[in-house]
Amino acid sequence: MKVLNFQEIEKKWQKYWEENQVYKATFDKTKPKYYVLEMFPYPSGQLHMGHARNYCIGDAIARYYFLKGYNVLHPIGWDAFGLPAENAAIKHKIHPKTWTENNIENMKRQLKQLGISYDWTREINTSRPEYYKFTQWMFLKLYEHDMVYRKKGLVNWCFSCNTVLANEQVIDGKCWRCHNLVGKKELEQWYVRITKYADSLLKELDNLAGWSEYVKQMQRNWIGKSIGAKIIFKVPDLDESLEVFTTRADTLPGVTFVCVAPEHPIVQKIIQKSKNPELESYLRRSMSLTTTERTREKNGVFTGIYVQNPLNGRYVPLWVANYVLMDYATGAVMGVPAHDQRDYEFAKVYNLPIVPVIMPEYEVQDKAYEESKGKMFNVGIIDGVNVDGMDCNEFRKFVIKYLESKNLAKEEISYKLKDWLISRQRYWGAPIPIIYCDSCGIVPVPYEDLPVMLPENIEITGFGESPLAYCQEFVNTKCPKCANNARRETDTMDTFVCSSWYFWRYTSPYEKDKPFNPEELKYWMPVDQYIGGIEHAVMHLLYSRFLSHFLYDLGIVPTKEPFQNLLNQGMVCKDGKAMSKSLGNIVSIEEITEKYGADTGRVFELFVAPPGKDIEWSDKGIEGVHRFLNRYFKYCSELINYPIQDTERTEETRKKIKSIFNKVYKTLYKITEEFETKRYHFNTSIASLMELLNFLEDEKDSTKYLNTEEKNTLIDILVKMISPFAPHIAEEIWSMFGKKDSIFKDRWPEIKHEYLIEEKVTIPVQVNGRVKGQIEVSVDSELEKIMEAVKNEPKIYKHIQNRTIKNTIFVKNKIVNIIVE
RNA sequence: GGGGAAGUGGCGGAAUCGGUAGACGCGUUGGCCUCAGGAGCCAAUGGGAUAACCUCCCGUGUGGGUUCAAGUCCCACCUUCCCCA
Repeated sequence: MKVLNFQEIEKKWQKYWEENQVYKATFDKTKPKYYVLEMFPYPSGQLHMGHARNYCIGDAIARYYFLKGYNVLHPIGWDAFGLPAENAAIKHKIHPKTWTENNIENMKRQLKQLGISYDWTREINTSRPEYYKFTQWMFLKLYEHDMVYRKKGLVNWCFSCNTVLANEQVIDGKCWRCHNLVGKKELEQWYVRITKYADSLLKELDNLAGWSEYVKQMQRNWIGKSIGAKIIFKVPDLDESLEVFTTRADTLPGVTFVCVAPEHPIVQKIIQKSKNPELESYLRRSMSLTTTERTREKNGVFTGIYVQNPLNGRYVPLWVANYVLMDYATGAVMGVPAHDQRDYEFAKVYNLPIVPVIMPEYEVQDKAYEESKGKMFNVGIIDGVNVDGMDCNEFRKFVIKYLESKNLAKEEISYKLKDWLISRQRYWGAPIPIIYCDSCGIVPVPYEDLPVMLPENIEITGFGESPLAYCQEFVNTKCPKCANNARRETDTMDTFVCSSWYFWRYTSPYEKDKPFNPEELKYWMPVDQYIGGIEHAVMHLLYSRFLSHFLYDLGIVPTKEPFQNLLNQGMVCKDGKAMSKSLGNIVSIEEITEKYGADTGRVFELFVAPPGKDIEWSDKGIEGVHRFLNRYFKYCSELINYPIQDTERTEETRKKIKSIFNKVYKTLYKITEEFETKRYHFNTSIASLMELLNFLEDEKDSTKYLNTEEKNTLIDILVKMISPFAPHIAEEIWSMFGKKDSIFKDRWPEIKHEYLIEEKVTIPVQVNGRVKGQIEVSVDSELEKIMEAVKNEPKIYKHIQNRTIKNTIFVKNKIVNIIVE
């Protein structure tokens, strides 16, 4: 037997693929295209089997489409800007660029060890000037269309990363990257008007048939559209008015207080008017807390002033409360404790009155009746109409209409989504292409002056503002308009800007003057299959969709949605936790390739569970897969060397051969189906290959009856079926089979349906719903024939003998169920 | 609190349309081979009753329901995870 040396053949084929550019994608309009993309990695230094899963799934899909004859675009690159590089710079006194480039070298070597079918000629790196030139180009496009602006306000500040964060990047009050608590800071920053596209982003979700409902729901929640009204409460003490947002204007008569967020501007006006030490100390306390800490327990403080309910003219106290957030809507809410649980809890703490105005449809105890169902009561006459007994939904419209006529309300749509804050006070990012001139103001860098180069000679301390601010040769420049001395913006862009357009760049990465070539972009887009972790369900996937909608409206990109099908793979865990360097539970790529080979590692990751589920790494499990691949290889190589005898064929041998091909084509059908339906449950594909191998090994004696053509067909199908999952072994068998070219230049086998047609079928026979035995009959047999066979089967027959048959249910080729007394 | 996903042997999982539950793999047990076995091969393996084959009973989180037939459909509940509060 030929022993398979995994490491040796893997090196050999990786070299062959590279030298022959087997996976190079070329722009050719005459061929159908398939664009498969895995989310590109951040070059953190080391790849482990946890990262590898994503690439193994994508690679299986890519290879299937190579074999289907598609022009496949399967690129890879590096999301290379970001904080860890700077932290490494501080810690190890190494330049972020050097650190990043070293990591890329290392990870590239690891990816090549896995043998993924990338077109390496299209590799991109977001930290190189030839790439970030166009990240800046994107910024200028946004600026040109008034989609980016500067605003001063309270922003999320990560004390550990020393920079601001966008809303999406704060998860449970913690920084998405370093998991430390996030605080607030008042700063002037650059924002992208993503909210302008809130409706567009929401609406198009409905057309994304290739995305899971789960991710779409997360995006819907994040956008958080609510239809309601702005209602104006007069504040006579300050000679002002206060706007609140509510989706439940029908509960307006039940208002017993009004609350504002501690950051609300009206609070400062109250303090200016009259000193209030209690209020001031409350503000100091709550401002220093994070959102989650702040809203954990409801508390507040009375401001000492009253506001007027526009509907009935009554005065209610104005409070500052921690559970009201300045970020959302107007930063002020009306307190209706009878019909809002949060308001209820607040009212309970401070003994504020609770006034129900909608009759609950069931008994409510110790909580608010929040449902928008029921009739109004206790309200009386409004605008000459007695509204008691009116349905609350009808009353809501009535209130808005009435108050609108008095300019005290306005129907409004509010979103949870906020504008995307993109400035970062860090060095290792794309510089924002803006110049500040004393006479011209804010001036964008002209397109022809791009890129604004990131200076390399810089000191990174981790303190103070952006390191760029200390680099005089960077800061000092000339105004593009008036040529006078001017200063550059020293903040860099959020790295999510870099990653929200990279999939376009792959289509023509050589392009020097434009971010991409429109012709090629049109050919390749959209990405047919995108694969990545669920952690980007909101951040990256929302930003990319936004930029795509925006550029589509300008006619710059050919599709509104960039990613037609999205597959979210689960995590790879070890000892119950996600593999990560910091937890020290990683299984390195080298460890696996050295011990078992890349093919084994890849097949294991696909076999252990369907792609969407989290998996637990198992040293035993991988050995099972290793055994299987060895056996598969052994079987195929023996089959290749098996001498053909071309003996006379009897009826029995003819049947044997038929049953072999029946099983083979059934397996082929299953595997093909898994790709074609985009279910991608490769665990079942590999299981059916194992099943087939078990069968073929049992039937080894029949092999000698194969004729030359049959033997060749059998080998051809066997090697192709395993090739998307174990490409190195497949190539090795393919060449032993006498083929000169790569197997991926060949075609996926056709399913011969005549072999799928069964002659006999085994039908389970039930008596009173319990299986009593099986009957083998020819396909499409009618009930009478089966009943006849049942009579000759004592195991079954004894259960119906001497009993009255009440009913018989028969589903052709499926089942018989005999109902007896 | 609202929304979503899931719950199947000792373990990972399969059953895609309501039709033989537990494919495939791991583990375990027994055997063969071997100087040896942590290699390879063969067999058994959901639980229970039985000395045993036969056979019978139970069994897909819990309790109901629909159906000739339910892991699958419906209702209520429990648990876990995720998202939004």
